[in-house]
Amino acid sequence: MPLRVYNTQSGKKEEFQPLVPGKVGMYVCGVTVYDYCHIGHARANIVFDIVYRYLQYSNYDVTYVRNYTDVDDKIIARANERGISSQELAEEFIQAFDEDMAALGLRKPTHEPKATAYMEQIIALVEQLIDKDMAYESAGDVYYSVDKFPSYLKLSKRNMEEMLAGARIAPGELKRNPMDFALWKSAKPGEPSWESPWGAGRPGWHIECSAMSSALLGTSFDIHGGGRDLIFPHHENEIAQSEAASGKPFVKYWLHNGFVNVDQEKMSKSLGNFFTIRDILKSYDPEVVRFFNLTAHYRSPIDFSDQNLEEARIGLSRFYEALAQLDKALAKADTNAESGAVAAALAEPVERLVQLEERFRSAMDDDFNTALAIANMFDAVRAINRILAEASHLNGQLQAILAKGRDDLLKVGDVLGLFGSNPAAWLARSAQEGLSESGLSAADIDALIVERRQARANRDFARADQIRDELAAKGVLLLDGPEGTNWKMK
RNA sequence: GGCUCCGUCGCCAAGUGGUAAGGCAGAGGUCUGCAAAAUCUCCAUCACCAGUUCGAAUCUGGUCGGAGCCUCCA
Repeated sequence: MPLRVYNTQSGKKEEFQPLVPGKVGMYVCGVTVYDYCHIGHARANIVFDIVYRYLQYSNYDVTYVRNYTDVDDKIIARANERGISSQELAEEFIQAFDEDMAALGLRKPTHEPKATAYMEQIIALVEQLIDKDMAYESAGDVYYSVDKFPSYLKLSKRNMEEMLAGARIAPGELKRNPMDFALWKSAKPGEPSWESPWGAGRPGWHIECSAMSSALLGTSFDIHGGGRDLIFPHHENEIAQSEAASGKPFVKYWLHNGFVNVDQEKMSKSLGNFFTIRDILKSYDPEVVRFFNLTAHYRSPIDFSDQNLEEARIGLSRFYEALAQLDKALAKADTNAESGAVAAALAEPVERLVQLEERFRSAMDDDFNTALAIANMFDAVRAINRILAEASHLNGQLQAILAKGRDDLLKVGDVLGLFGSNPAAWLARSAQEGLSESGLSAADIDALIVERRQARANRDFARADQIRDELAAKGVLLLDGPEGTNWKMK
């Protein structure tokens, strides 16, 4: 089945056919680097990380471009507040962004251009638009003339008259049409600026992306992504600029991710429900955050809450539990075991396991349906657990099936950026989370486990249960197994 | 007001014409000294109304409820 993607432009799922067979050019709007990134940025970047990974997994040669907007009103304002240069501020938050993305386990894009490094291309593009009479200079500013671009608003499906009703021109802006937007802004005193044919100034936001994408991907490319909120005006304006300049279609597929809400409300600084990536990683494992993001479709809104994150943690640990059990069983299995037929009772789980990768692919081919993909992966987990629980011994055949199933699960997990840790190590880490709040140390617990083992050996179950209850009251759960007793935090 | 979109089990969440995936929680069985984990079984007719259709959660119209965008924003 071919890959199908939902295109915001058409409002439909379309079969994905890149402009050049086997190659994909993809541009995603990055961040304006004036503050730490929040969990909404995390979602957008995780979503397109998955798109990137899945296209690579599907054997496309992908060129992925994600920019840094490092010149902007907000950067200037924040830099002035702190008494440092815009450039210093931008560099600080570029580094912070890189750290956050690395912590979340994102694959590095092919190119991460900074807008300020493309000033020449930006100016050339603005000149080109003026030459084509699509833009005009006005007192040192340059504006794009939306009336000259007949298909303006085709992406956001808005109506020009309606838009005009609510539009107004800010004081000092000399626009012909209130909807015209700035390609170049003349410099005010103390602002960073670049020389241009229209005097010293700096680029408008939209033109930066048009210039960087065409420089690195060409004037037409396959995928452009970003958050829903960027559809208008940012992406609409990119289309107007790029298509007017090149005379060619700009982007084939527009992909937009849904928003993150917090406890059912829009996240905003004023509501006080605003979380940066760094905040959240203090309480949650990065892989849990990623897993949580993938349990819903990328276009749907997701609700960030402790309960939902906790559910994600439990769900992810189910995978790691199964992988750890599987590793243990395979390590113990007799490598010289005879080959033989699989018992009829195990035919179904074996079949499920064998089909994992195919089912994963068919879910992902349907507009990157990670929620369905994960459901299919849970089926594989149940299959593994069931084989381990029901097979009296692992013959050569079953060992091969389980080993292959393990490899497949890790392989599809890697496409989603999951299961990168050693299962036993991940579980051990997860087990100890919250230990410090219990007031106990691992050594305390081990000592009690030893005492309890003795009690159990003496069939003093009252004392054994008392120890377990005491620990349970402090959030420590004892797990008796054939090889002794383990523990984990609730 | 305009434009997008949503309303599926207690909670999260797929499915968009062929008779409801998955996870969490819950009930019961197996295992266990007892538990936990694992496993097995059970647990929804898809906000409401009216249509189209052999057949609708899925299409059409309407009603109610909710969200986002229309200004910087992932």
